[in-house]
Amino acid sequence: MAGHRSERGLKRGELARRTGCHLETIRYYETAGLMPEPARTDAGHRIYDPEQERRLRFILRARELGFTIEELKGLLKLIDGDGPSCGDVYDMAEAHIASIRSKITDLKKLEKTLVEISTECARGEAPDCPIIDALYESA
Amino acid sequence: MAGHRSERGLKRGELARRTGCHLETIRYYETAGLMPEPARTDAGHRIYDPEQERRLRFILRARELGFTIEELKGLLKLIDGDGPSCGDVYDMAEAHIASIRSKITDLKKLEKTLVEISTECARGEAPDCPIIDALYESA
DNA sequence: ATAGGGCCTGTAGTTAGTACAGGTGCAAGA
DNA sequence: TCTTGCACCTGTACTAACTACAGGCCCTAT
Repeated sequence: MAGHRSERGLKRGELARRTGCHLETIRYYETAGLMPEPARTDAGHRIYDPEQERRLRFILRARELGFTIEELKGLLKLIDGDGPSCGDVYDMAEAHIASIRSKITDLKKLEKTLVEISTECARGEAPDCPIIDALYESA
Repeated sequence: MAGHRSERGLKRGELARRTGCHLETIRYYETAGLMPEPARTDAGHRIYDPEQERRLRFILRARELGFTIEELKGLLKLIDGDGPSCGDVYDMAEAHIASIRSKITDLKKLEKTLVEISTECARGEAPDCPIIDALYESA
């Protein structure tokens, strides 16, 4: 009769399905120190409570917004009560915005260049391809 | 008297400096099959001729434009005379432009979100940080 | 003669996961 | 009751595109 005293909570696969993340990603976040070690059933299966699901969603959202695992450790320390202030979080967000803007700028330049060289391409069988030629010219 | 019959060409370090790429990257491109095995001095040092420098610049430029190593293999096959036609190169470039455009779109959304949440941040010492709060809400 | 630097090799580390092999337990169908 | 199949467990290897490092060799300058 021991072993199933109403083990409430989600197993790893259920949590993965609910949050839309890959099964193994959850275990990865655990070893990376972002997710706490969860409770286990008698069989050793991980059991997650709603607070842990909330935390995982937070992590996934921050990753979506481009924060690195290392940055997330900082954010989570703040959440967990010790560590940096809100000002530090703000600074991280600002730095992040700056790097996103520079990525956008670079990608736009890149797009322009690619469009220029590809419109010159006659889409033919010519042995000298204008795209190839363009790539030979330095940026 | 053997060993220095005017070994013309660049050594690996010189080529790296001239092209602005990392020393080890050149060796990496060699093992990856993008750069040919270069000539060697009697001491076994790699010696690059201008054609090889040209090829390296081509590779670096294409990488800058976001082509993957695998895509580069296709481009280089074309250059080397066998393989796909100019039309294939055009298709690769077009696919590339599409993926760049979608990256730009995503980054813009992301920037907007981050700006929104960070402007709400009072940059204070408040225990509940609006950025953290915003991250807890799903996208 | 020796100290420094550049080069050589093979291998391991990086980021953020994903995939896989081999094993255990649980629950339902035949 | 058996058994089949799935979900889960673990550790490890793989991905992209490099970068870094350890341990040696050789060349040049002092």
